[in-house]
Amino acid sequence: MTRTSLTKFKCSVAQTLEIIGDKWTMLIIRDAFVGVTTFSGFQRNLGVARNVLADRLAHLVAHGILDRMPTRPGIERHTYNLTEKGRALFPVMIAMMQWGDTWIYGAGHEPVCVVDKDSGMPVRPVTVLSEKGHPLSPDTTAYAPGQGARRRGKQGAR
Amino acid sequence: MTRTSLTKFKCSVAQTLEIIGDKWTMLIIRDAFVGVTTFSGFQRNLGVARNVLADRLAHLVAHGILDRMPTRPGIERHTYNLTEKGRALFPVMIAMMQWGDTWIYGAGHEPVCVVDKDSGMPVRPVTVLSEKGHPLSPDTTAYAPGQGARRRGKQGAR
DNA sequence: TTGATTTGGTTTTTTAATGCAACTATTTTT
DNA sequence: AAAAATAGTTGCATTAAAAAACCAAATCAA
Repeated sequence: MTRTSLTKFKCSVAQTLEIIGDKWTMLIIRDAFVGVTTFSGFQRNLGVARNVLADRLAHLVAHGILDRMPTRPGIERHTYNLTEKGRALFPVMIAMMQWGDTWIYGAGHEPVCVVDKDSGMPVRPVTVLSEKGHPLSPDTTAYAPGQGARRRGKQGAR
Repeated sequence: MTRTSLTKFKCSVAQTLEIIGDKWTMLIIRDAFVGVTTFSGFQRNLGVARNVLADRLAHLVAHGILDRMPTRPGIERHTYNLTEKGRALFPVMIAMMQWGDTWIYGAGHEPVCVVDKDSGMPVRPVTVLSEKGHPLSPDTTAYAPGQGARRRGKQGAR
């Protein structure tokens, strides 16, 4: 009775959730974005059980989202850093943050503000845009078979 | 030894994950976006255990993401629909889908393509944009205290 | 209109995952 | 040299998830 795997679904949302669809996993990624790099850093910040943290870090490393390197060569102390694949989760994290800002805390009560380093101005709300750049909603979009719809089974990236 | 709540974190990502940070929860939302509205519809699509499905649907209704209505008045059969709060998760879902498209399936192997109904063209990749409209990355953004950083505890939306 | 099937769940049992605390072995600080 | 911090691992108690059985209301089929 293993917890059911989502890899059977031919769906990118399901595949993504199979990797990051766990509370701690996504919070570790959030912390990594903010600059946390060590086991104890994550542990202090999140208060997560150490065995669970060790498990999730190994999971993220195995999936190529975090990179684990010796802090200095030949030493038993490690530094965790986001890979390119991990940094590509930036829009996902910001979209989640903005949803929480709006629907949980409410306007004017956001705990953290993401700003453009250059201008210091807050970033725009993340939206789904048409090719021409118009904002789209669930009502103005549709789902078509993708280019991989014919093939069965999933293909690997990289 | 209850599963630890994330509500203690003063962070919109954590608050969001507390609500949707569960594999089945987010997959239910995905199905809802695609047009599934019934208990058995979700069950057939996801193959999730019925007790878990019942639990997650109640959870989503309790948090105002799904609306549960009698299919016809006075009858014991229900229809689930996304609320405005639920539809606001659209960018989160699309960002997740696109990440899976790129990093799991790989370009050219996307199982599903989200298109603009009007033009039939695929939507743009979801990105974080500056106020002026320039794409931003983790390197070109910073985290500042938000307007709610002073107050302690969280504020409710609506 | 009777019987079968579907819907929308709840209950029960089993198994896997979580949380907690204690422990270890390096590494760093004092 | 001793103390503290780091980066985990191990073992145990509890809880939540999976699977299957069950049930009442609603619908369909004969």
